[in-house]
Amino acid sequence: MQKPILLAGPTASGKSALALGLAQHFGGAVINADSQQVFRDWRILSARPSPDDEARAPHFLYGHLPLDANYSVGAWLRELADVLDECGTLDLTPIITGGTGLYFKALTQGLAAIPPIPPQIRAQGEAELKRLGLLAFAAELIKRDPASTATVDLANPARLLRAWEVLETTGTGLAEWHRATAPPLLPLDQVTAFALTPPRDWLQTRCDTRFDAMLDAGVLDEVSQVMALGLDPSLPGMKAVGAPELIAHLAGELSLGDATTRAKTATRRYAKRQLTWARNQMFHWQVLQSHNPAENLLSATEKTAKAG
RNA sequence: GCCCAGGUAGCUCAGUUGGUAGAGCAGCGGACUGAAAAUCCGCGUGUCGGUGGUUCGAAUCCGCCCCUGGGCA
Repeated sequence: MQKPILLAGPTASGKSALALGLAQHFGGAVINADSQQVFRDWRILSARPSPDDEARAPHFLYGHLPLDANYSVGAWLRELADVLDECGTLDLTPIITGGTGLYFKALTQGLAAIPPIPPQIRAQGEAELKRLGLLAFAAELIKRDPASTATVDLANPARLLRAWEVLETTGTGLAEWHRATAPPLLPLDQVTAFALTPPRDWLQTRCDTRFDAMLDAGVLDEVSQVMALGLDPSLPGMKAVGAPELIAHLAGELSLGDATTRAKTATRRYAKRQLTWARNQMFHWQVLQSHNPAENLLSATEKTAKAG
């Protein structure tokens, strides 16, 4: 077993296939670092590895949660710690792959040990925000917690809400919690980290083709099964790229053509955000710009493994 | 062939009485320590179909030509 391999990249960049190749080559396990692939109900829509792929090497943290699970980076990190222990026991090289930049950041740079926020508090914050409006809500919070609001994007309701609920629940400001962040589970110097940044045109074609393939594979059935669950549309899992569009189509609000166009657009934008993240947050990773990096990746991994 | 209506950003279109053009969508750049496939911020990218003319000045007015719809033949 060698040190863990991290493989990040935008959607449809071919991460999963590469990860599987690495797992087979090194005798490793593929571990999910994607916020949507954890959900049981989204096998097709989230482009999760197929049962066939999963039979070729051990896979962890894929499709193990219901859509209404209360999940987060913190929950992922805790689960990951157990998986890494298990890999140690089984002598499997961990190959952590996915598209969620925040997960990798928390893994390699640490996450503040903020306790879970009770759902009532969160709901209360949302109600307050709605009642006061963004400006007044922000003004209130600035008075109560100037240190945190100084670093928070005041135009971003999600961030304001987070700062508010942490203060409300713990009595300590978000900035204070961040200052006290413990060392990361896997600092960058203890892993081999790759960021795939394929050419935009190539990636967009791949995204479009993959969405068409999802339709052929029966995403509409998958989506209608989820619709039958009657879940709250604001749940994270209900906002998976393509889900709102396909739901709107199945509800008779959009033609399939329009839904497809919109879903493809949403996918492109998601990929763009991921590339922005990689460019600005992962510049210290080994960046692979090729759209066919399999061989480079293997040789680079072996080289790094020997050096390390 | 004739008569209408159009030709302005990648797309759909707006542009008062002439003062070298602006919206939406798309796109691009960016932020981001517990909902992150989320959430939020910033940016107009243009031989105004072509060509002559009138004018200090034309996307706007005039002539001719080209293209696209529709109508009449």
